[in-house]
Amino acid sequence: MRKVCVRFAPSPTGALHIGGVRTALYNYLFARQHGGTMLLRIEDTDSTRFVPGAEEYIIEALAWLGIDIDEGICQDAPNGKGNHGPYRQSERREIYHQYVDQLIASGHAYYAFDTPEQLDAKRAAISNFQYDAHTRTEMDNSLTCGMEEAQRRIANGEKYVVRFLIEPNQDVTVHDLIRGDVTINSSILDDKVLYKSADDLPTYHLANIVDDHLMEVSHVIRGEEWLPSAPLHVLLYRAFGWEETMPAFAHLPLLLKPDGNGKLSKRDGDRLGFPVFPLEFHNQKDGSVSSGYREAGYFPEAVINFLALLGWHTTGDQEMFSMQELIEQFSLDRVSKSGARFDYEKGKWFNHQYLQMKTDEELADLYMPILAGKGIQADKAMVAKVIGLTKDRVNFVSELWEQTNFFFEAPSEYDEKSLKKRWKEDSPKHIQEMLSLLEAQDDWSAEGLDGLIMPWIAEKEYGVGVVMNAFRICLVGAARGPHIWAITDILGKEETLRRVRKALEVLQ
RNA sequence: GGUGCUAUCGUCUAGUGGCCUAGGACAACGGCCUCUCACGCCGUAAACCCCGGUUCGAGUCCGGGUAGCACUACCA
Repeated sequence: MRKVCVRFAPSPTGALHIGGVRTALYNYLFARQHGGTMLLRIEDTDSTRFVPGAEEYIIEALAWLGIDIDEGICQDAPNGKGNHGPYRQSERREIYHQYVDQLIASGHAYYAFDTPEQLDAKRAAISNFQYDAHTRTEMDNSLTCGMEEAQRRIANGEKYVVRFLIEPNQDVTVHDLIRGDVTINSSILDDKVLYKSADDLPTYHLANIVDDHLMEVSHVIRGEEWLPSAPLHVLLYRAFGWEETMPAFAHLPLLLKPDGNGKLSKRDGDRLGFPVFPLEFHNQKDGSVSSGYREAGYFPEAVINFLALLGWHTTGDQEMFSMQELIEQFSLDRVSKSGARFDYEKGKWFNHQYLQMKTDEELADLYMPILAGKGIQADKAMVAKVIGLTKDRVNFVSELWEQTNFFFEAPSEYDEKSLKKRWKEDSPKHIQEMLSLLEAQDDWSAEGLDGLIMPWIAEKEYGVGVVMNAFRICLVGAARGPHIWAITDILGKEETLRRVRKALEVLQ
C-alpha cells in the first residue's frame, strides 16, 4: 500500500460545522493509525461565499480538539507547510489553468459562452434541462462555433466557462470503502462546469481532483453528500490519465437532526438550544454569533469521544475512548452506512464522564475564574475540596456554581419549597438548642459534631431528619447539598454559627 | 421528476445463516442508598420497515415494495 495521505478540505464560508469536525476527526484517526499524513487544504474557490475569519476559526477549532495537522495550513504555519503548496486554492490559479488547458487540448473539455441568463431561460423552457451530449450541440460553445472562433471570442474578452465533455452511456463504477461498488450511468451526468467565468477560478470538482493528485492524497474521506459526484471525479481522473494513482474513496454517513427530517443544520442548534459548532463564531459578514462547544463548557476530549461514536462503533461495548484508543481501534469498514441522528443528551453524558476523570485541582483552576467573575476570591485548596464534594453531580464546570454557591456566600433567602417541607413548627426550638450545643463545642471535626449532635437528637427523640434538614436550611438556604458535616467542616465554626443565628432571626 | 445511498429499542449502536427467548449505552420509568438534593447501584419498559424467495434454519443472503436521506448551480 502506498503512503497514506488524507486531507481535510473545508471551505471558509463560516464556522466549521460539527459534521465537518467529525469528517476531520475520521481523517485524522485514519492517518494516525496508518502512520500517514493529515493535510489541511482551504477550498476557497467560491469568492462570493468567503467569510473573513473562517479560516482562522477552522485552524483554532482543530487545534482545540487535538486534531493535529501535518501538512498544509495550520497553527504554526498559517501559510502552509509541506512540499505541495500553496494550500489555499485561491493561490493556485495558474496551476488549475494549466490543467484546464490540458483537458481542452485532449478534447475532454470545451469552452462554453452561454450566459447564466441564457441557461436559466433554457431551464425554464425545457423541464429537466441538462447540459450534456443531447443538448450541447444546440448551445453556444466551442463545439458548435469551432475552436478557432472560440479562441477569437476569448481573445476579445468574452466571458466563458470550461465544461467537461462527458461521453454518454458509460457505466462508471466507484469503489467506496464503506459502501462497496457504486455504479451510475454517465448519461445522468451533465457537462459540469470546470472553470468559472465569474471569479476566474475552477469549480470544486476540478480543483479537488488536481489538488488531490498533486498533493499525493491516497484516501478521500468525506461526507456522503459527495457520493453522487464521485463518478464524475473518477471520469476526471481518467481524462487526466491519473486513474492508476487515483485515491480510494470513503463517503461518511450524514449527521441528522435530533428530531424531524433532514440533516443537522445551524438552525437546529438555535431551535433546540445546543451548539452546532466547536467554537463560538462571530460572523463578520452577516454579524451573526453562533455558540460553540468550547464556550458551552465542553472538554475537547468529550466532544471527540461523542463525535467518534456518531457513525462508528467497535464490536464490543466500550463507550469511552481516548484519542489514542480511537487511533488504535478506528476502522473505515466499521463506519455505519446510515445517517446518525444527533443526540445532544448523550453529549452531556460524555462531558460528565470526562469531568469526573479530572482532578479536583484541575477543576479548581477552571472554576476559580468563574468565582472571580462573581467577585469571590477563594483559596484554591478550599475550592478543590468543595469541588471534590460536588463534581459528581454536574456535567459542566459552569454548573458547579448552583451546587456550591452556599460554600462561598451565606444564604440571602430561604427556598420556599424547602421551608414548607422541612422547616417545622418545632424547628426554631430545635435549632436554638442545637446552637447552644455547637457554641460550646471545641472539636469541630465531622466525627466530633456527629458524636455531639446524634446522641442529643436520640435522647430528645426529635428525629434525625427533622433536625438535620432544618439545620441544613440554615446553612444552605435550601434542602440540597452534600453531607451536612462536610458543609460545616468547610464553613468552619464561626461561619456556621453566624448562619444559624441569622436563620433563627429571619425564620423564627 | 431523475439518479444514488440507506433501513435493529425514542436515540447512538452490537449482530457477517444456528451462540438472538436480539446485547450495550443515552434518555424515560421504578427501587435501593440517605439528614436533603444529586451521584452511584439495582431493576423495568422499549426494536429486527413490509411482502415474497433461498435454506433444515434468516435480524443476518436474494428479489420486490415502502420509507428516509443525499445529489440534481459558473456552491462546496
